[in-house]
Amino acid sequence: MSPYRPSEIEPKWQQKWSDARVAEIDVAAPGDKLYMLNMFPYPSGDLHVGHGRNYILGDALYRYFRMQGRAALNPMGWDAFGLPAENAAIKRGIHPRQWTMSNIVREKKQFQRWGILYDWSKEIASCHPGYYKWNQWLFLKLYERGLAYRGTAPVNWCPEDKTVLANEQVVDGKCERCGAVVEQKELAQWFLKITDYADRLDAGLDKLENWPDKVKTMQRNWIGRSVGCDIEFEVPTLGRSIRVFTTRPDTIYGATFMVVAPEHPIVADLIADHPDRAGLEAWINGVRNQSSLERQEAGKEGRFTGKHARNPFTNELIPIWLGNFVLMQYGTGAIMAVPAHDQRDFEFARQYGLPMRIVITKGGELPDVSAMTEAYTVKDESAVAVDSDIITGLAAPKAIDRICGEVEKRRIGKRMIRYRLRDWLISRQRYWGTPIPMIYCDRCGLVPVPEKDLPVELPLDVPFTGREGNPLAKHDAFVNVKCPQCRGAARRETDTMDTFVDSSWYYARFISPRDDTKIFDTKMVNRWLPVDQYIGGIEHAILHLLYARFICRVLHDLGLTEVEEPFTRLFNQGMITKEGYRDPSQNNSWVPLNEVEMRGGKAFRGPTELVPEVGKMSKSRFNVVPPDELIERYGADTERVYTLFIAPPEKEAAWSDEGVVGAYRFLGRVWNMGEQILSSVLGPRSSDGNGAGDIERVIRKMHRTIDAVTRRFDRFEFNTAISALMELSNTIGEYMAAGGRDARLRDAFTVLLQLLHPFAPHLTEEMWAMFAKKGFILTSAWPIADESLMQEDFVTIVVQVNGKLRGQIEVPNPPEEGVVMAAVQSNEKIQTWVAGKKVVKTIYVPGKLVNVVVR
RNA sequence: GCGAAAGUGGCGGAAUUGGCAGACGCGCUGGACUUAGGAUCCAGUGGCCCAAAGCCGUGCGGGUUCGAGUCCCGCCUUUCGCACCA
Repeated sequence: MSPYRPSEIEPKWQQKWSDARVAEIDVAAPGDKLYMLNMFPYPSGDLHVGHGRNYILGDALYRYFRMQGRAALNPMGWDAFGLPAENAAIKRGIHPRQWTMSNIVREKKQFQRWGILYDWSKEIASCHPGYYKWNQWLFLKLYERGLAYRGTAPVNWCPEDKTVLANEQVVDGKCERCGAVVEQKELAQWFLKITDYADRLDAGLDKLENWPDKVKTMQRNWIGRSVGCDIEFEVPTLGRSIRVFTTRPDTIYGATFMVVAPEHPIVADLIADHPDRAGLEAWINGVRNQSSLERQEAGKEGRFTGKHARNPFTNELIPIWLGNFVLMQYGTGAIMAVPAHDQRDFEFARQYGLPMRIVITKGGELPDVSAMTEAYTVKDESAVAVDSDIITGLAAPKAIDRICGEVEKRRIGKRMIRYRLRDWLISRQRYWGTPIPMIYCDRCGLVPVPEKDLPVELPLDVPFTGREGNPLAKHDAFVNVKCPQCRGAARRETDTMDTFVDSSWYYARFISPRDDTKIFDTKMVNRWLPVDQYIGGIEHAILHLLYARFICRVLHDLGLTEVEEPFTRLFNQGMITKEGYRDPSQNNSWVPLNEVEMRGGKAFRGPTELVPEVGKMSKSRFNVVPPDELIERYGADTERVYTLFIAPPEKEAAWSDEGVVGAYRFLGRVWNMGEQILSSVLGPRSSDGNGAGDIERVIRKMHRTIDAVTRRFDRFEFNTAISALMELSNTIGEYMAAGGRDARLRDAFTVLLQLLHPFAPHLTEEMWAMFAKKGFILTSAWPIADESLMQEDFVTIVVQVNGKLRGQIEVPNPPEEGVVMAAVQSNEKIQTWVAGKKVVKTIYVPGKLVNVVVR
């Protein structure tokens, strides 16, 4: 008998799987297709156990589906363009390509060491010209359809990364990547017209039944669909009108002033003859130069323009104000202010002493305010009621409809659906990305690169200085080209694409990854898409997942696929956190783990007690757990089992070095059990009928475990699936310890191996091989539970009266009513009361409680 | 501020439809084997109590029910998301 030595068995099986290409699949072969996909990673170098959780989870699921006989596809690739590669080039003088490629090699090795099976024949890397060529092709198609355009707009500029960013990449006014405060700049940039798809992207969410509600809510909020009405307010002294958007046109009788965004084009005219024009302009410029963050922190501020507009429903002339809380980017950049029915308008009105009017809609009574804001409930003294004329007596939905109808009849506006979503800014002033295939010609203007000239290859011979400006712009051979139309001298676009373009369609490329002639094979893509199970982090709830849904619809509209939604089922795994330490005497800087000394359960560096802090693993906090050492000592199977056992997979989980030992011990016990069973002489039928030594008990437990683990796989409850396997292993262990030697023990154990296989593939393969050597033929198919064997044959009925033990009896399962009654054996008149289908029963005797507990 | 989710031992966490609260594991305590134990195995481990019996226990306060971690009402706390979107 040899002890469990994962370091000896694991590399052997990894090599075998790799040599036999077990995960390679022919997409054209028949079968019950299942497309599994983990979000492809950015190859940043070292993967830690937190990344491991994500891929191990996917692998366990993939192996489970394989065992069930599904034709499962599980490909992997690399989201290989991006800033860190370029930063490494600037910092360390390594070319981004070289840096990226060497990281890919390392990460691929790591996947193998985790025992993860991918179909490497379909590997893709977005930085490969064979891939990004189709990025460029897709861009040209978008351009042809008017879905890619060059426009000037105030955009987000990250001063740290020296590039513009998409709105989705700005979090709380800061750069999502580096945390620098984002500035606003007016620049000409490339946009993709995602707003054209806002309605479909919003409506499509309803059909995604197997997506987490949280992600759907986040997308819905981000798209921000609002149903309302545009209404013109005439400015008599200018002979023009100002258009506003409102979702509550029924409150228009209470509109006592207007507020216009300081950036609104009409502002120049509004203040042209203002006595303090200079002062107003200074104020406007002040607001303009604020970042969105500063603007919000400043609170509500405004200035009166001196002009008035006519409320089209009350005919009253109302003052026009400028206000910092009105945003040019949303709606029309102007609002009608109804202070009695809107919180923001209320605050503004109160601050500047503007009038308030309560709109009465229901027969002289106060309106239904449930959908209105605090402003109304405050009942400001100055608020007076106003007659609501044509909507008097109507409930809000009807009143809204009536006003909209009137507005349209009078041709002063129309019903409108507006979105918060803005177009996707895809140009980046950085080198390591897909070149945008466009050419600027002085005579012909914007000229797309002809399809036959694709790919526009990224030149490799550029210097990396870190100074402002894209290094591509200094590469003369790249920049200076002939115009494809007039053959005259022209300049190439030097911006590259946002890397989220690369990842917006990669799931389709896996189906025909080497095809030079087209973006993908439509017939095969229609067979394999959508992805049945997509796995990745919640950080992509909006970014990647929204873009992918958008581009998938574009591909559909181009006639390239039949699918609209790329991912049927989505799972977001939780992060793994780990304790790190900060030194309060050193400005709370992070302390490397090798300088931390544990004394009495507390952490010290020299005499200073350190402050522990649990958080996401990152190099700067020195709390990264690298898998290498762990795998060497305990094996990949241990890491796999521990990682999935630690917590429900969607939850955040704290890494504990001690906890790993538990998983290791469990696998060690399984190993020893297998060895013992192999070397024992098992008899044909040696059930001695009771307690731990009863083989029937083991068999019943086995069937219950098959059932439990199968159900838990389908519900992503890996932690309890593993605990069920530990229970089965304990039951088998007890049977063996009690001296049981029935041959069916081997069946129970091999089922344990099968159920354990997705979690600990190396150990189980090794054991299977050992069994095979002794002549036992095993199958690697997923076992099926026999329901008739899941229940206990006999149960013990324990009768308690008022909590006191009255009697105990063993009866066949399920117990009959009469048997239960007999067990109670009391003189009292008894009513039986049976709850649900459970075998637990309570008998109620007036004044007493009789609990019949079935064990 | 608005919205959502969650509060269970020393810790991670279990508990179909209301039905033995604390599965499984870590840690801890004791023991075995050891030159040694940070390896392995065995036993114990929610709290009160020497122990038994018993009592108390799922954030807090009410309620429904024979029976509530689970359902209802009102709070408190934490986490996440949104945050001038008219």
